Amino acid sequence: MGRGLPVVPTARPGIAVPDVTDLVATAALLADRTRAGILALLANGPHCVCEMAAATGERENNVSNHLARLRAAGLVRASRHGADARWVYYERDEAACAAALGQLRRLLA
Amino acid sequence: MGRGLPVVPTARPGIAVPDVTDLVATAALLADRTRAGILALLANGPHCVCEMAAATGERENNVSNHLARLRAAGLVRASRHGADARWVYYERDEAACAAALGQLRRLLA
DNA sequence: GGGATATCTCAGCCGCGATTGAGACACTCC
DNA sequence: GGAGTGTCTCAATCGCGGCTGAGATATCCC
Repeated sequence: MGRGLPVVPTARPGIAVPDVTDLVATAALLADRTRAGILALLANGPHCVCEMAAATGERENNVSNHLARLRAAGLVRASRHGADARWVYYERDEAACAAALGQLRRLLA
Repeated sequence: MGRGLPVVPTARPGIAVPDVTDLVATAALLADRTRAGILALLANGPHCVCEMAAATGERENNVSNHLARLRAAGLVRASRHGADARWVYYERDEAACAAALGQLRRLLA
């Protein structure tokens, strides 16, 4: 019962909010249909831009835009195809994805 | 080696994107500084609106707005204080938070 | 080299969502 | 009942971010 609600709420000063800026940034990356679909696709292995554009039903330049943001965040890596270097293949950085999940887990525990 | 990149990318048809609508919705809830701060505060136990408004530096009606969205998503519960029913205390629904984390884990694996 | 294909970049438009402001509602104390 | 306090609701504004369109870059094939 000592664990119950306080009698006077304002008697509890100095409640600090932890820094959530990086957590919010990673959540914002996932809060988009196209980007989330891209990450889901890349869970099965690497794909090129045109494949993901066809799978998501989005334009290739749009998918490339979202991939640039994911790459800037370090969640995906890009590499050109060996046989035909016109195709750029993307793959997930599993360590970075695990770190992103760790941030979210620290909040939702 | 057989696990490498395909020789012809377009030879891989029928790549489907799983449904990410609910995942995106929960990520959008966390992709806001105020809402993330609220959830972080509630990790330490229940708080009333004015406490969280003071801690986050936001207006009380704004905090109430965000709490309404979190409540609509089922992540938090509201209950009035026993001694002074003017204060509305919010607490996290741990089961719902765990479910939300599960959605994100399913993507970031 | 020239054409074709895959990808990238960037300015501009446009819609969604966060914040604000005013007001209404719920509750307590006198 | 009336004043004061905590919370909620909602219309209006405004800024951020996604989509589009056009052009640039990189690579392959003839």
